Amino acid sequence: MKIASWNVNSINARLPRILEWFDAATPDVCVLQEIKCLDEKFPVGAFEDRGYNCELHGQKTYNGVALLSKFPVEDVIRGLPGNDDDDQSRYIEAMVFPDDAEPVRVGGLYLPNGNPAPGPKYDYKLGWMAHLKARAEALLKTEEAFILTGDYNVIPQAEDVHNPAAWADDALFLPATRAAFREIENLGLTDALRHLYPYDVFYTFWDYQRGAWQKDHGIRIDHVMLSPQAADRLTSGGVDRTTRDPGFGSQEAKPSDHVPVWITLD
DNA sequence: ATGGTTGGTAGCCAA
Repeated sequence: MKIASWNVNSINARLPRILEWFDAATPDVCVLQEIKCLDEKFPVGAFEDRGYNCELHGQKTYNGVALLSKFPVEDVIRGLPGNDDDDQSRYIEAMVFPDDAEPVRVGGLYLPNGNPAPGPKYDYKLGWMAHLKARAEALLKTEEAFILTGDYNVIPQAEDVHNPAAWADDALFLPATRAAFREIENLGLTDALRHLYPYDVFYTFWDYQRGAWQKDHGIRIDHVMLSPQAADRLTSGGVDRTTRDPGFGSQEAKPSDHVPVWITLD
């Protein structure tokens, strides 16, 4: 089964390109971030036509996440457990039941950006990461296969950014951010794409400004984190850079600044 | 050091 994550930066502004990618990549499960709309404004029909069940946790203007699955889902959770006073829609989770594999729990997340740092937005980011760590700890105790994937807004290491010095004071790369990410990883989760490609340089986001895409000045901030039971089933994975190209597929809409990441499990 | 680009919205804010 194929599981993907994509920060689409508005589902409605980008729908033709997104559908083009779905038709080509055919993920079984895909979590989306920054849908930037209320649930009733999400184009459910376009995805139902393609066989997806749509679970939504939308929000007006900002944020908003979705979990789309060709397989049945149960136990849908909207919002990060234990973070009940959070009014931003950044987390959705569900148990997925493939017809040809064991169930897997999928959490889709849009971790706060945190800039400017220091400041209240950065405090919110670190607090959110502490809640995510707690969720990972709780799920690990179940010994289930699970995946926590999405836009982490964390550059884990210097090799994950074109120019580390330029990002030294950014909330995505500050030592405290990277330490919080390592705390989650070191609970026993596998960074699937880094695991598959330990020595490659590859990015998942390029700023719209300064010709970052054309110069490949990117950062790796979209991650697929696997529980041990999920990591045992990992067979492949990748980053679909082509969706970032202005010439990709339908040109009725401009590209997202993020590209999809995906893995397969057996 | 600055500016540059998007989307959603009518708050120029968030990224």
